[in-house]
Amino acid sequence: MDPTASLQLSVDRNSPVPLYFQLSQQLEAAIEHGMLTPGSLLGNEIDLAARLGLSRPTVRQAIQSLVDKGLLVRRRGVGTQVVHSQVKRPLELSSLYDDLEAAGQRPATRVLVNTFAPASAEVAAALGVPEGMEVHRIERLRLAHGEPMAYLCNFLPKDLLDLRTGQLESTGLYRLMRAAGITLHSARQSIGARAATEAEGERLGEPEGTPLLTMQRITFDDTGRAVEFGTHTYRASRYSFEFQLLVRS
Amino acid sequence: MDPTASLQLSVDRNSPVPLYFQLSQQLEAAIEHGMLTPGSLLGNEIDLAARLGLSRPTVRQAIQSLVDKGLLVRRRGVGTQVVHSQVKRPLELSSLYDDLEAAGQRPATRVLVNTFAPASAEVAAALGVPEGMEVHRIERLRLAHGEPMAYLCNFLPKDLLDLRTGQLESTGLYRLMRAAGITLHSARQSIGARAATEAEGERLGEPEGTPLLTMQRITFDDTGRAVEFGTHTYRASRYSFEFQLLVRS
DNA sequence: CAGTGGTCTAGACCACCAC
DNA sequence: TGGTGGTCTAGACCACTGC
Repeated sequence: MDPTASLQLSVDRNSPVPLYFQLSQQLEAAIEHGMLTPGSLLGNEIDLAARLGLSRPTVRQAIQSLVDKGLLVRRRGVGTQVVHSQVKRPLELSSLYDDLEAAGQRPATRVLVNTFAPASAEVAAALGVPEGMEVHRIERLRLAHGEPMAYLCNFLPKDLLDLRTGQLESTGLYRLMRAAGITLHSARQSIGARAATEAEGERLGEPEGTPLLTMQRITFDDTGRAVEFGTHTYRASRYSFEFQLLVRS
Repeated sequence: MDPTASLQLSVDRNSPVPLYFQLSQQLEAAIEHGMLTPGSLLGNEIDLAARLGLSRPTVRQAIQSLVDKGLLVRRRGVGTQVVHSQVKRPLELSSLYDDLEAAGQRPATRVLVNTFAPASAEVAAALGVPEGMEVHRIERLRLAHGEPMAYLCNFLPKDLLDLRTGQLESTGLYRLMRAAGITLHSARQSIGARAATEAEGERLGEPEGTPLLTMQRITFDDTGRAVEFGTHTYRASRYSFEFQLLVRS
């Protein structure tokens, strides 16, 4: 029994949306809504292609995109199955501002520093620019419900985009970068913990010695350029990182 | 000038290795060894296909696999470029044992608990099994150079594989799972920090109140089954997490 | 306008798996 | 042995980019 037979799949050849994408969206929706149950075997690609009036490579492209997303699994000689359980989709490259907003936490930002400064050796290495070259330097305090959550220190290449303090106070850095036409691709992160110094504690409203989460991140755009280097400290009592890692294939 | 022209690319049609894979490996090696420099434009796909005696879809498949790895970027109307800079490949789903070994830290494991126990509500939810069902329970102390690094508490479905204490003391859990034919696919992780309790401090050789890194993880195999749930605490003074996140596409 | 990648077709043969 | 996905071909037309 082919569970896709009862699914009313169809494609619109007059749509500008690619056929394989139309199909993959419909299959994904069917999985999400439980029409295709975990573990169930899809019918074979040839029949599916014939039923939709598509070629097999097109159907394969649709299925492959869902395999890449971790929703389907193919087994040679067996067939294509819906993945067994609750694998959620990988989180986006996380933006603290968006995370807080999604959680209904009413994020706010206080910009402490917004200037240009020569790149230190560490910053230059991270951004791939010569040491001493002018870079954008931003320091912000991120608040939720009026309480400090994190202290964010960021460096960006100078002429990448202009960042006005007003913009920084009303939205997140990633959103500004995307709006400037920068396509974010990946980020290299390092997460650790340490005791708050007196100054750090004061900024975040915690006593000296309190555990803080620390994160360093270099973000790359789709051409591989480093577009941001950040050093952040978070109140561990109020924040933790959640994300999904994939095994490289 | 097509930089791939001077590359001596070739494929062996008698090899069992897929043609697209042979090509992608050669291109990757050329990038890695600097034969293809960052930002350089590859020749177009049609010519490359003709030169190698392959069809265009096959060449596209090779190129696409490198795009997925973040080594190449395609631009419609422009061409295919080598990514600009130092984007390292995503880390594998990290194994503390392997990380330590790779860093020359001579990891060792002391198995504290290796038994079966009924699943608590939390464990049952994580593994997707009924509450109260017997699961494997392991507690380990991970050492490097004889110093405690982390305290690892893990739960696994009962009949997944058998874990002997001797094996657990000589290698990592992930390696044992792979050896048992389990294909790890992804993991959902949560990383935070907190002050060590007295008991935790004693286990790890740190005073009470010291910042500890905490990690909770559910690991899934390629069929989407949860195969492991772990709650780990790390000495923040000796360990931090490093990984790469990709933007979902 | 010419050149590029993006999409699509209608076939083909092979390797692997379950029966 | 039959059915599945894995790979591959030799074309085609379109959309976008840069000149």
